[in-house]
Amino acid sequence: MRNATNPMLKRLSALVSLTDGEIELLEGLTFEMRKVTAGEWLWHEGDSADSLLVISEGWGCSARYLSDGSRQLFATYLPGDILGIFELLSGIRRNDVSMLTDGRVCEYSYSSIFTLLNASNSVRSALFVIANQHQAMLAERLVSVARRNARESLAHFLCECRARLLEFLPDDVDGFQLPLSQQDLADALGMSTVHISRTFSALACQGLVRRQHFHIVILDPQRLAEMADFDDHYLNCDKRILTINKPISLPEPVATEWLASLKQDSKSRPSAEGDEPTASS
Amino acid sequence: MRNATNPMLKRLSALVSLTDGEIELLEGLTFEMRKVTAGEWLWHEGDSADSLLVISEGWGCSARYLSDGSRQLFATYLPGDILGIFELLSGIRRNDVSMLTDGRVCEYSYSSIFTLLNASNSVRSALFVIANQHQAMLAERLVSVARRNARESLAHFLCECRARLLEFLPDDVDGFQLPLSQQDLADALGMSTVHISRTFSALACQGLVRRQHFHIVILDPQRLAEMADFDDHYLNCDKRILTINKPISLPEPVATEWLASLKQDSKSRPSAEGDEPTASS
DNA sequence: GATAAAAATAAACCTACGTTATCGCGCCGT
DNA sequence: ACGGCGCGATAACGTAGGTTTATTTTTATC
Repeated sequence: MRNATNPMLKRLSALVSLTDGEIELLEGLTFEMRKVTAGEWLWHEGDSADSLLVISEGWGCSARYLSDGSRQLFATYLPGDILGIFELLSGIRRNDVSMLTDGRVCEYSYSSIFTLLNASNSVRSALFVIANQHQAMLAERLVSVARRNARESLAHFLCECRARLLEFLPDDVDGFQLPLSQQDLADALGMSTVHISRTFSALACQGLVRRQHFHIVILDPQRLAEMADFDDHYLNCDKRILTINKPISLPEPVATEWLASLKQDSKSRPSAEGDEPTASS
Repeated sequence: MRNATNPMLKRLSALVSLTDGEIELLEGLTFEMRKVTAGEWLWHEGDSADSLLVISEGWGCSARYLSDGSRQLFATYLPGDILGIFELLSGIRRNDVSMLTDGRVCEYSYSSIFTLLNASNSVRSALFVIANQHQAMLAERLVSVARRNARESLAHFLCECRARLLEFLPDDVDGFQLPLSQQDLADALGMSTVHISRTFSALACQGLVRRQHFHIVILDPQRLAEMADFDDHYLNCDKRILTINKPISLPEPVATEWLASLKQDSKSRPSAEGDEPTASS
C-alpha cells in the first residue's frame, strides 16, 4: 500500500503485495488521463476493445439496454475501479458503460497490459480478483432482485456503496454523495422510480437513512445492514488473502496447510479479528 | 478439438488451440473420478478449497441459502463444466454446490492446476474465458429476474439450456432432459413454484414447449427465442476468438487489426445501428 | 402391485409492486 | 422574470405474481 500517481499501481498495490520489480514495471506504464463528463459514454456493447480504464475521479456504470426501451444497470464504478478486464481476451465490449458524474479516467492500452500480465504473477492475480469481486457483486444483486423486497434491496445497495467507499475514504462514510438518480437506482434494482421514492420514504421513517438529492446520510449503519442481511464478506474475501501472499506460486504443502488455517477464520464473521496466518512462503 | 479421456483436456481443447506440449501437460494431469448422487453436496460456502472439479456426467448447481430459508440458484453446471475457478486464489468456497442428478465428477488438485497455470498461457486464457462465461450467464439471469416477465424468463432459461447442450450433443437438442424440478426453476428465476407451473402451461398453450416431468421438448425454438429476446452471443463470444488465436501473446499490431475485423461481425444482429463514437484520444 | 413420498396442477384470494397522473421544487438559458 | 426541464414526492388505481390449500399425478420403495 503506497501512494502513487499512477492509478493502476495505486489500485493493484492495495490488492496484492508487489515486488520492487513489479512496482517498477507498473510505474513505467504509460497511460492517458482524460476528462469525462456526466452522461458521457465510455463505450458501447459490441465496440472493439483495446484498452483498460481506471476511474480516478467520478462514478460510472455499466448497463444493458433492452429492446423494449428499459435498462438494466449491472455495476457501478467508483474511483479506483478498473474497467475492461473481461474484454481483454475477446476484444469486444460486452456492455454499455457511461459516466454518472463528471470525472477523470486513465486509459491503458491492452498491449501494455498484456506485457505486464505476461511478466507478473501478482498482476494476473490482482486482475483476477477484481473480476471476482465484480462477479460477487453481480450475484449479490441477483439475490436482491430475486429474493429481497424493496426495502431490503435498497438497504443492501446502500450498505454496499458504503462498504466500497470505506476503502478509499478515511472515515465518515455515513454521509456521502450517491450520484444515482432514482431512475438509476430503479434500473439497478429492478424497480420503478416511484417505488424507489416510496422505499426511501419508508427507510427515512424508520430513521435509517436520510436523502436529499444526491446526498445520502446513513443514520444507523448497523440496523440498515441487519435489515438488508448485508455481509461485506463478498467484497473483500479474496483481497485479504492476496495481501498476505501470492498463492499461484506457492508450493503445494504450504498452500494446503495455509488454506486449512484460513477455513475456520472464514466462518467467524461478526467482527473480523485480523489474525495473522503463519504462512510465510 | 480431440477426443480424450481426460475431461479437463477435453474441455480446454474445445476452447483454445493447444500446443503439443500443452496437450502433453494436460494429459499428464492426475485426477480422481468420483461417483456422486443426486442431492449430494460438492461443497458448502466457507469450506476451504483445494481442488477444481470437472463434471463428466450429470448436472449440478450452485446456490445461496438465505436466512429466511429461501434459496437463490446462481448457476447450473452441465457435463464438461469446470467448477471452482473463482476459489483458486481465495481458497474458500463462495457458494454451496450440489448435484441435481447422479453423475461423475473429476477432481484436480489446485497444486497441479497452479503448475499448469504457470506453465501455459492458453490454459490461463481458457479458465479466464470460462469464468467470463459464467459471469455473462449471471448477468443474463439478472436481466431475466429484473426485467422480463415470467414467460420471457422461463423461455430464456430454456433457450440457454438448449444452447449450452448444443455444444455437446450432435443435434436433436430440442428434446432433452432438464433435471430441475419446478422448485429448482423457481429458485433460479426468482419465482414461486406454482407460477412456474402456470407459466409452463401458458408456454404449452402457445405451442412453444412441452414438458413431462424432467423431459423438455422445445417445439418451436425460433419463436421461443424471439419471445425471450434470447441471443446466444453471450455464451460464446469469447470462445470464437480464442479458437482463432491466443491474444495475450499476440504482438500489438496484429491484435488490434484482428480485433477490428471482428467488430463488424459482432454487430451483425437484427437492429442495433452501431454509431461510431469518434473518441479515440 | 400396494403404499408412501414427491412433484405437479388447480382454484381462491391477497399484496407488493407497477402505472399513470399531478404537483412542487431547483436549475438553466434567454 | 419567464418558461422549460429534470428530478422527486404523493395519490389512485391496476395487475403480475405470491400464498395458501386441496386434489391429482408421478415416481420411488418395498
